[in-house]
Amino acid sequence: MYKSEEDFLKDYDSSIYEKLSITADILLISISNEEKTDYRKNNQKKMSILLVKREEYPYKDRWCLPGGFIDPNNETLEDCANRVLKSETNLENIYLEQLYTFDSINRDPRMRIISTSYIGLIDKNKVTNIINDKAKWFDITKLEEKDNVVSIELNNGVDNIIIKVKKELVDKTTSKYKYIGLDNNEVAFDHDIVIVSGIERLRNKINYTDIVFNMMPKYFTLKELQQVYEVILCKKLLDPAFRRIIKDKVEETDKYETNIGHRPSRLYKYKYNDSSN
Amino acid sequence: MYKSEEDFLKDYDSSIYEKLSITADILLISISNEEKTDYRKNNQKKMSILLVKREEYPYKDRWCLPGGFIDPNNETLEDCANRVLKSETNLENIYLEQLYTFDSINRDPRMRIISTSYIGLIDKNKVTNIINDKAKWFDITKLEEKDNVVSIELNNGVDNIIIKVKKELVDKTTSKYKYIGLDNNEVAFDHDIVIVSGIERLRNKINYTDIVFNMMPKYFTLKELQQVYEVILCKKLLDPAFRRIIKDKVEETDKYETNIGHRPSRLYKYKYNDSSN
DNA sequence: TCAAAAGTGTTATCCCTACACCCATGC
DNA sequence: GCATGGGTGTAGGGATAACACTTTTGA
Repeated sequence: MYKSEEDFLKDYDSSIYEKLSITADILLISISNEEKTDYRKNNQKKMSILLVKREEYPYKDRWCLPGGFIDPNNETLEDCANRVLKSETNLENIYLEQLYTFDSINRDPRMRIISTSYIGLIDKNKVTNIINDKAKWFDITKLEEKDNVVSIELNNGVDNIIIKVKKELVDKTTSKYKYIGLDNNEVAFDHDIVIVSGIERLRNKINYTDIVFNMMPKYFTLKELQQVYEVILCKKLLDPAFRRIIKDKVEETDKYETNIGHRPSRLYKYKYNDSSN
Repeated sequence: MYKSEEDFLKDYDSSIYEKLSITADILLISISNEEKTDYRKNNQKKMSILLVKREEYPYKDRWCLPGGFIDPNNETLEDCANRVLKSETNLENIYLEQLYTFDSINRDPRMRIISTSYIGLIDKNKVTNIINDKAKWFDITKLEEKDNVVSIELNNGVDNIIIKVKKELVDKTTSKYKYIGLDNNEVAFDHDIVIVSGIERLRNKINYTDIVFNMMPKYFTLKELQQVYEVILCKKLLDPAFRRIIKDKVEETDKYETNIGHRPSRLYKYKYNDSSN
């Protein structure tokens, strides 16, 4: 079974092996504001992800993550992800982080395709135009885990998608899970698994990094920031505790909210921002 | 620049594109015991990694991580990593965790090769025979970070290798670094970077998981366990604090150390062990 | 008896949780 | 005035760090 590099390359050249290609797929996440229902109340936040409707075989008409084949001659996987995002959103310099390389053997009937997935985070206000009219933002309207099954409900205003992924413990020492898609008829490939594991990564990383600021506008209130944490973590946080934790990461400005039915909130900005943003 | 899937696949079939292949490379880490110098003292621990001397072009005679090309017809990347480990160490069921997919364009002159790297952890006592006589365990004799340059010194009893990798901050929010190999003349490909980032992952993960028990024998003393933490984290820990943290993860046995020049230590085992191990 | 390490107890400190309270705004 | 949320202070409890101390062994 074990063969030398030389043997492998000879066989590979003479096409004993199936063709192999690699795609970069991006789970692009942002925060949406729900419209206000009461002049007094704050608006609610939702997490949103960008999905594209497939136009080609296989999985025609299903929704999938934006992604594309790598050009092996000229680009890295991250270049490829950036190229795809630029073509979908017309934006550059989006925060990207490699998530995982998914490689199940039968994920695509055309050829062996391995997919390196990325998480992309963005402030939705910056997305002025989605170039590709097949791409839509889906709000996450439900997100829960029960009996090791993660259920996610997605809605783009027209379509409603339900994703169910089972988590099977494969290693006790690190709580590593294998993800298994259940009843998935609406999302292409294994992208249901990419979505679930990507959201889990974000929920985890928000606790020990400043990653959340990649989804925030330049100026924001502490309450808004807290709401973003709350919607990502799916739990309420106590105001004073949140403020204590966050206060080293943000900087006061002299700006305030206006036109709201309660005491206006001071605007803050991320302390370690670049000149841009 | 952006092209449809259909166009890409047509071009790819008719070989406009360079060939592409994927390897799985494994950073196999274990703990070594140094010989005793004093009948009273405990023996010291070292971290060790397995390297293989290359016999073929490119990078002939340099050391590299065990790894191999994926067979696109029949195996996943993790299957491939397991196959390679079996062929090097004759062991199965080694703890494996995907580290990162490295894909710089010029890492191999033969063709475009993308490498998905894995961390493997193992109790060295279980490795009775290394099958491949080109593979050797290297102890990490120095490991330090100064001015964002990580220096690692490796020694296999005969050869001494020095790795230097510079960390360049690319994202402030998550402290994400780009790793750049410096003066690397002894390690093949970009494996210096894989080694450094893998060790950093382990050092990180040891703090919030039980990952360390994959490197421990079935029975061990708390002091041994503490030494393993200390050598991985490169810092001394206080005994009472360590015991408090670890006590929920281990189970007392009635066994004790014997033949040592001080009070014998009780042997413990990992609480959540499988029947095997 | 001694050196080395095993193993335990105690205190002072820090941090977080939870709650209470006051402030400012638009209608 | 009132509903809503902004924003701050504080007491109580739990975890941790640092240190001191006792126990046990082989030579």
